[in-house]
Amino acid sequence: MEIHQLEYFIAIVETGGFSRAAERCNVAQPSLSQQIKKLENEIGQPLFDRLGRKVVLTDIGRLLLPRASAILKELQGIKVDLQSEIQDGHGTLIVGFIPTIAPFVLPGVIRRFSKKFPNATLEVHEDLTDKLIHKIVAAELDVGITSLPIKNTLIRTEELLTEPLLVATSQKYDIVNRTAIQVKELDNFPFIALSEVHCLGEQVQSFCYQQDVDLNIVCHTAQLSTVKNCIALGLGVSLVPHALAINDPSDQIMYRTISDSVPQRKIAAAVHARRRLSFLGRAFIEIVRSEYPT
Amino acid sequence: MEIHQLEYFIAIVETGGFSRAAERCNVAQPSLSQQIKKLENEIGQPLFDRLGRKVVLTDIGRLLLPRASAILKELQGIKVDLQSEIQDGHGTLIVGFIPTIAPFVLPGVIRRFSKKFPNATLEVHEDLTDKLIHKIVAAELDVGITSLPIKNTLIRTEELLTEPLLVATSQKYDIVNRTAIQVKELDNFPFIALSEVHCLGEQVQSFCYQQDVDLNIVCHTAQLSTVKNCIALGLGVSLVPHALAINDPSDQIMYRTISDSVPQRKIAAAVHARRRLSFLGRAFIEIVRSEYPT
DNA sequence: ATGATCTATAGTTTGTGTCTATTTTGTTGG
DNA sequence: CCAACAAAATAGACACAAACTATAGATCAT
Repeated sequence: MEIHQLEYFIAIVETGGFSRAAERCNVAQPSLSQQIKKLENEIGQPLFDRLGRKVVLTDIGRLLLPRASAILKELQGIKVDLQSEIQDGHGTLIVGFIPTIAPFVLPGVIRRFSKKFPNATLEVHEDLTDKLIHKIVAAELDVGITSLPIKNTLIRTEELLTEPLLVATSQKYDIVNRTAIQVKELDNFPFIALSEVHCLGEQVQSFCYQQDVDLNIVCHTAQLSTVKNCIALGLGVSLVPHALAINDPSDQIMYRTISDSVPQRKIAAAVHARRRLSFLGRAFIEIVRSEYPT
Repeated sequence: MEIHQLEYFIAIVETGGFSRAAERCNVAQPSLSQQIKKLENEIGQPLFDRLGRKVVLTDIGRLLLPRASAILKELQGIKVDLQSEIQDGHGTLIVGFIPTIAPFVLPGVIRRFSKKFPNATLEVHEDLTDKLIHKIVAAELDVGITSLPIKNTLIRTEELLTEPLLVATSQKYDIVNRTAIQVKELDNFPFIALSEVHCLGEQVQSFCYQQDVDLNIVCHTAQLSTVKNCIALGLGVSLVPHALAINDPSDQIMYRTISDSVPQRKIAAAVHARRRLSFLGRAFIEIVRSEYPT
């Protein structure tokens, strides 16, 4: 059963004859006879009664008609509909965030995305950079929001913004009163360190190493929110993302900028280097870029 | 956009690769590459991202998938469904009755038919024989229930039964007391004649002519029910179909058999000689045959 | 780096749909 | 009722397009 056979079938029904249908289909009449015969053979019964003057549908033919019409209509629709559905934001997008970005960014991004693309399905993962990258490579994830650098050659990154890291402290430490904090001063205070399984933890460590700061680490924790709680309790100071500061409604923690050598991390969108970025994926990245708290 | 292209597309999605899909489809791998490329050209965008190890759908591809599946499923369904729908009595049947049959037969036949084929649509026409035949020839009618003979060569008839015509009279005429009525006696009573536009009227006339009976016609009417009413009022006698007698619940009219030469008409189903009789049409004829009051 | 695996490309072959020409069948008009 | 006409079926040639084989190019795993 072929498409053109159904087209011929419909044309014959609508014109009431093989010859007229052939004219409409821009083919010779014998082609129709032949193709309809094939169709009839496949179905096992004649579709038309040939009455000389005109042809009329048999009972089988009458039942075939609406089905054939529906199929042709769907086929017709595909080409136009696919493009318009894309533009209307239909589809599924699977994205990932690293844990040191997710809590500050994800809620706003999801809200904005859902509002802009009500027809879309958004699936959000939260994972460490390595896992995220792995899933992107495996094409299980369309876009990952993470921090640079990413070394994997199968990953293409698009830098979104550069986020400074701020000194977070409680009132307990007099660093809070300094107008211009020097990097070197960090080792004067107990330091709450984020685990190095997070790229942010790693970045803080390597920043301090490069700046010759020998941190006085009193605590290693696996979650940024734990770091925050420790600082609020006056257990020490830390370096935290700017977005966390913005997102902190309480006034228990003070955030201060380092003046001589600003630590920072680059936030980027990571996608599979060899996959085409979907319409929704592109839109999502732009939403993250504009919604990132700064 | 061709069916086999959609089949290949689905196979690639399900197997995750061109080579595996080719194996499943029993074609060589280059055929798939070629056909998918054609499909992609037609749609205007790639359907797959080729990632070496596996291929994954693009956003367009993901939207195409459910549509392609639906179309293939419908196509698959056609062959089996058409046959089973026929057997389940789906479809439309257009039938006709002549006026001297319709009132006695049509109600019962419709009830029985509707009960047996709840999925069918039955359209009933009531018309004189000529009109009926004309519509059958024009393929506007599938089956006509009429009376023989039909001379048209484009019509094929199937005799259903032979129906005797009875003498209908009121108590007023002493023909009602006779045990064996002779044809010749008919001219002793005023006769209520049915118009010759009806084949029944014609048949009564020609019967009497053949039997050398010179009817004493006191009334020509166009409807059988008028004939009946006239008889009930004692205006005369007539020859009426057996089915009318059966259908008459009152006891105002007496029906008597002619003993020496029974007038009768042949009831038949008429169909287009060159059309295939549909399943419903066949079933309908059998229902008329069995439901005809005798 | 090297071999294995997978897709793309090139060129050839095969199959099938389309065409022209003709026959058959059925309808219409004189 | 026969001739002329109209429409579908059939036959055979042709052409296009899908399939195949062979091979190249690319990517992933060892």
